[in-house]
Amino acid sequence: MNDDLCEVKVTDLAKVRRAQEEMKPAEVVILLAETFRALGDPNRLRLVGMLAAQELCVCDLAAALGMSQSAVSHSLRVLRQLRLVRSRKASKTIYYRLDDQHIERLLADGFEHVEERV
Amino acid sequence: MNDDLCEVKVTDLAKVRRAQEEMKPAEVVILLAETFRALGDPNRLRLVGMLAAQELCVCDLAAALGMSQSAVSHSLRVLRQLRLVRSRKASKTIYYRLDDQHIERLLADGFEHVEERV
DNA sequence: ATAACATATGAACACATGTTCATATGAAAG
DNA sequence: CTTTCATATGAACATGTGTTCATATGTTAT
Repeated sequence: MNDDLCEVKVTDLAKVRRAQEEMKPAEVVILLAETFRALGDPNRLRLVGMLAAQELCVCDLAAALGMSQSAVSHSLRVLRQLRLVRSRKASKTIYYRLDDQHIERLLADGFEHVEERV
Repeated sequence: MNDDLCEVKVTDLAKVRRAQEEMKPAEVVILLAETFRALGDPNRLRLVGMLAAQELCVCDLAAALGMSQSAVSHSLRVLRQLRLVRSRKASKTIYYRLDDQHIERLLADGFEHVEERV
């Protein structure tokens, strides 16, 4: 009968409507999901974790994490495209750092949440 | 020569060492990565987004998001296992809500970061 | 110019992931 | 007890993802 309710029985239609209305626009939700997914890989998370402490170049990141240069570069591209990291070119080497403080807060909040479980 | 540096040339060994030492324990990093990955799916992110506003049962979530009951249930299991959501049983129906305020902050920070890009 | 270095990129492959479909569990109603 | 309802779960399948390998680009040094 009601297509956007997808033929599922509903206990409280008013609540459902309210929930739908409070939802952020699809574009924003998808972008945030992409951002979380980018942080959802252990290696990429270690990358941003290291960059939270100091600026580092690709080869030092690879060395510190025991990853190949290629893998690091691919990972950094994902983070760069989502504006999670910025790069600075100094002749041959390229230094990466976090893009802004939001990322640091996201990280800090996340670790706080996780470290709460002993 | 130095195995845990993985045979990659290093520009500043002291920096690399410092970066390695500041890194959180692997267990914590992996758990946080799993948490971010769980939030990295648009449907699961919409689920937690709705639960941030109010407690909802499975069928209402499915209706509001236009997802199948099965898909919602599978998604909720992932979120439950990572302690992102809690459930409360009321006879037949099961109500879900966010597990704690950390999740709300994570969400808020994330949206703030994303919505900054017009 | 040529070699060495730092990084980026594309293709390919193995592996993870999300949904669907069918079915199971458990609780209320008839 | 049988049916209906709310949710959970397992298998299967298509799609997405991260790494590796090979190679390209651009920069400094010889």
